[in-house]
Amino acid sequence: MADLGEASLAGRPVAQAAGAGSPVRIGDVARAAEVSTATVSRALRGLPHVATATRQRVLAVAAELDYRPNLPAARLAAGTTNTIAVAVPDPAAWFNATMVGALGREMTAAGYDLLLSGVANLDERQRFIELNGVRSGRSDAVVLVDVALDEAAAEAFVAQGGRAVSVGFRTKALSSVTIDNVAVGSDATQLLLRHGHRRIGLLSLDSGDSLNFSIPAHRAQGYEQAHAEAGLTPDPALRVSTSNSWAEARRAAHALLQSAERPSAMFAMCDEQAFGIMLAARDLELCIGEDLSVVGVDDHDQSRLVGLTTVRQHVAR
Amino acid sequence: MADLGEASLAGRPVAQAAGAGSPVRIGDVARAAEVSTATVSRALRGLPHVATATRQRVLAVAAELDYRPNLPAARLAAGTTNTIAVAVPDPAAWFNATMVGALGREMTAAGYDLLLSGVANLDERQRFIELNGVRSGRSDAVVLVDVALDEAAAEAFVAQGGRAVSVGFRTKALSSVTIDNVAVGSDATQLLLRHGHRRIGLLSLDSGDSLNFSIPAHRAQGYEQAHAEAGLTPDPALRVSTSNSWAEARRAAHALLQSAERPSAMFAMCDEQAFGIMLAARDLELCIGEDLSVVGVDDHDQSRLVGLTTVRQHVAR
DNA sequence: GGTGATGCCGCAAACGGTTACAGACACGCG
DNA sequence: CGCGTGTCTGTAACCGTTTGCGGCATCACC
Repeated sequence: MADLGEASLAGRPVAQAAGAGSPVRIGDVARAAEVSTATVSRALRGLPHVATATRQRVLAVAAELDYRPNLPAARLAAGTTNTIAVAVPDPAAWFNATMVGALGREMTAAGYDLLLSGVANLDERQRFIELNGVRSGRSDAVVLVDVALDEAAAEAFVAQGGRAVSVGFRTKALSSVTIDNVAVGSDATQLLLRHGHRRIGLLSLDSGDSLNFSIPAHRAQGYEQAHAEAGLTPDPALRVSTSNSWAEARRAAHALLQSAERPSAMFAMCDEQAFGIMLAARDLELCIGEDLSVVGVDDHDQSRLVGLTTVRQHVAR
Repeated sequence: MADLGEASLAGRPVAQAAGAGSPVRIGDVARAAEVSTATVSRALRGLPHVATATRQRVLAVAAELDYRPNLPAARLAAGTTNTIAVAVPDPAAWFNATMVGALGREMTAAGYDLLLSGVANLDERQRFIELNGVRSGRSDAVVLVDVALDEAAAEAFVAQGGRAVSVGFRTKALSSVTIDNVAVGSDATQLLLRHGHRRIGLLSLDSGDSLNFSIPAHRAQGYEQAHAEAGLTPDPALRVSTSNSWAEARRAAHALLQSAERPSAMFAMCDEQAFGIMLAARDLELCIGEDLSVVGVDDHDQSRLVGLTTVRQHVAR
C-alpha cells in the first residue's frame, strides 16, 4: 500500500525548495502521497482517523516537498488563530518586559504566537480592544498587562465571545492574576515602621498616562493601613505623586527632602521612582541607609547594587 | 443616490453589537449600502476608483453596523499579512526590550502588527526562520535583533522571497542596522587610556547562548586597536568572558580584581556585566572611580546613579 | 452468510474576503 | 451623432485550508 509512496520518494534530493518555484500547497502533498487533502490535513495535525501507515507516508512526503501550510488559510478555515495578543503600557519598562518574556516562553511552549501591542492611552486601548475582538479574528485571546478595562468594556468584550486575562488589576468579567497591592503597601510600610521610622514619605504614581489606576491606590491604602495598625496617622505632606520617570521622581523627592521636617524613609511605587529618590538624596548629600531609607517594589537585578530594599514580585512563575 | 442610504440609517442606535448575533460580514455591509462587496472592500481600504459619495455611504453603513473585517480572510485573499515578526534572544533584556518598544511604535504607526518571538538558541532560530518564510504567510517580514544568521541561511531566506532586516549584526544578503562595534570598543578603551589607565580589563561576552557572535568580537577588536594606536599591548590575562548575567560577571571580576596585578579599569560588553563588576568591586572594598574605573555600553537610566560610565547607544531613533 | 459496528478516507462545501476583468455610463470632441 | 476616453461599479473567480457527512472495506459476531 504505502510501498509506492515510500519507493517514489526514495533517494530524491531532500531540499528542492531553492528558487521561488510555485509554492507547495496541500494539494501537491495530497497528490504525491496519493491521498486527499482532507487526509493530509488530518495527518499533519495529528488528528485521529488516519491509519498509521498513511500518516507516516504523508509526513514523509510533506517533509520531502518541504511543505508549509499557509497560516491565513488555515486560520480562516479553522476560525482559530493560535495567537494571543498582549497589551502593555510600555514594552520597554522592566516589569512589562519581564512579563512579556515570561508570557512568550509559555505561549511558545503551548504553540501560540505572541502579538505585542503598546497600549499607553485610552485611544490605543480602544483600538486594541476593537482590533482584537473575536470578530476580526486577529487573535484568540488577549492578555492585558497593567492595562485596565472598566467593567462595562470588559463585559462587552466577553459578551461578544472574546477571551481576556488581565494581569495587574482585577475585573469581574475577566480572570485576572494580580498581586495583593494593599499587602505590598502594607508590608513595605510595616518594615519601615519596625525600623523605627515615623515620618515615611509616599511617592505615588500618577494615573496620567497609566491605564491602571488601582495599583498605586491599593499600595497607598496599604501604607495608610499599616500606619493605622501602628496607631499612627501619616502626614499628608509626605505624600507626593509623579509619573514613573526617575527624573520626575527625583524632582519631587528633592523638594520633599529639603522641607523642614523631611521624611526619614520613603516608599516608592516602583524602582524607577526609587532610583529617582536616591538620586535626589545624593544631590542633597544624604546617605542612603543612614539619613534616608528607601523602599521600592519591583526587583531589578540592579536594585541590590545600590542598596535599595524592594518588595519582590516574582514575575515569571 | 446616496439619499436612501443616508436616510435609512438616520437615528438608528449606533451600537447594536451586543450579544453574539451573527457577525456582520462584508456582504451585509454591501447589501445595506446597496453596492457590491468589491466596492465595500475598495471603499473601506481607501483604494481609488470609488466615488466620494459612495465611499462615504459605505463608511457610514460600516460604522453603523460595526463591521470588522475578518483578518485571516483578508490576509488569505490579499496574500499579505501586515505583520512583522521580530526575533530577540531575550525579550526581557534591557536593550531588546527598548528595541522592541521602539519597533512597536514605528510599526503601529505604519499599520503593522508586531509578532514577538524569543529566539535564544539555534533550534529556536531554525524554527523562527521556517515559520516566518513567505510560504507560511505568517508575516510579511522579519527583523532579527541580535539574532545572527549565517550568509547561507540569509540568502536562502531571501531567495524564497522573504524580507528580513537585521539589527546588531551585518549580513550581506540582508539590510542591517548596527552600530560600529569596533568604534565602540575603541572609544571606550581610548577614554580609559586618556585617563591614564594602562591595565584595562576586558569583560567579553560568551557566545554560548547568544546567537550574535560578532558584537563582542568587534568590541574586543576595538579594544585591541585602541591599545595598538597608543603603542600598547593589552595583557591577555586581563581578558575574561562571561554570559550576560551580572552574577557571572561578578564572579569573573572578583577573580580578576584579586589578582596580584589587578586592572585599574574594566571595559564591559553590556551594562549588566558592568553592574556585576561593580558588585565585585564592592565585595573587595574597592572604590569605583578611584580604585577602579568601569565602562559599560548600554545606557540604562540607572547607570548614572551608580557612576557607571557608558558608551551611549541611541536605541530609539 | 447476513448484519451491525468500526475505522479510514474522499467529496465538496464552507471560511470571508480581494481583485482581474469587463460592463455601464457620462463626457468631450471632431 | 459616433466614438474614444476616463471614471465608477459589479460579476465571479480565486486565495489555501478545514471539516461535516457519507461511502466503503474490514472485522467480529451471531
